Amino acid sequence: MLKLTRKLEYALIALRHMQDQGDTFISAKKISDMYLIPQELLAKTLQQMVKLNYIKAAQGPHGGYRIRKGLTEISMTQFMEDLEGPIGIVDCNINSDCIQLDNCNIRLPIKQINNNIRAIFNEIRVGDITS
Amino acid sequence: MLKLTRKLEYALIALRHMQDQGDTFISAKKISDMYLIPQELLAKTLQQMVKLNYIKAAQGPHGGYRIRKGLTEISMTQFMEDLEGPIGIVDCNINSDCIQLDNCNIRLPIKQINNNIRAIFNEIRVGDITS
DNA sequence: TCTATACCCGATAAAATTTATCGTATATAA
DNA sequence: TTATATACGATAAATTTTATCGGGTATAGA
Repeated sequence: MLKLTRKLEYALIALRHMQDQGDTFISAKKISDMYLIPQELLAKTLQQMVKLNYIKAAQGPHGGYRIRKGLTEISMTQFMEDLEGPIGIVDCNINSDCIQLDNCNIRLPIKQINNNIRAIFNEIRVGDITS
Repeated sequence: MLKLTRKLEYALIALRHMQDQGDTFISAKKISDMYLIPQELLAKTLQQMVKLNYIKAAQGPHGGYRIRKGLTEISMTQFMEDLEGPIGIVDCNINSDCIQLDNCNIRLPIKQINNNIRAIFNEIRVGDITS
């Protein structure tokens, strides 16, 4: 209940590490070894972050990834939703094909809570975690 | 990611309905029919809430459940943790057998976020949702 | 006392989601 | 040319969530 995915954890751990490395490229393998993260899974996550322009990749020997400057200013909401899709503590906050629909007697208050949680993550920058 | 369980949803829907019923006992079947909730699952959830002294059960014909007065004053944190166990957006906030341990570079900030989320649910009463 | 209704509860199964791996391709530094 | 490293679609394994089954007990009303 209310768990972050490992993908997000791995992404944050990697970002934090890259942050400490400055301009140096670091390979997925090194990070996965260092933090005991499954290599291929981390690699995929890093590749996704490249597409999102969160980080920069370099191929070949001495290649790897490095963080994009300024990334740390984006909100955790943005970060999480970029990587995992919309935040919704119940499904009807996302796709609304619930069989209950109008019949549901708790929809509005739950939606309000969802907003509160989103607000928390709006206030937190990625940099608050990675530095 | 960050989802409430259906059990919690069902429990809240049921509580809200019971709230509207006052002292009248209402059966699990009636509620499950009304809100299209799987009957046995709802029944189990209601039984759990009886044990927690959230609601009162009456057996036999015309039996069913009714809400305990004053229940609505408890916090959502208490409610959720009673029904589903501790809130923890990452595992190390709960059981701490993570292979990372000291090596983890994001543990503290994540723990802080967890506290923020718990704080949100501390501020919300069950009655804010069920009435 | 019989019967229908309804709660009680442990065990199991099905479904969905999350997590991890595989296989193949491409880029590049030395 | 070779070793290192990213890119990426497909698939598999594990876990968690959701739902069901099968047997029990209590009790109101005929």
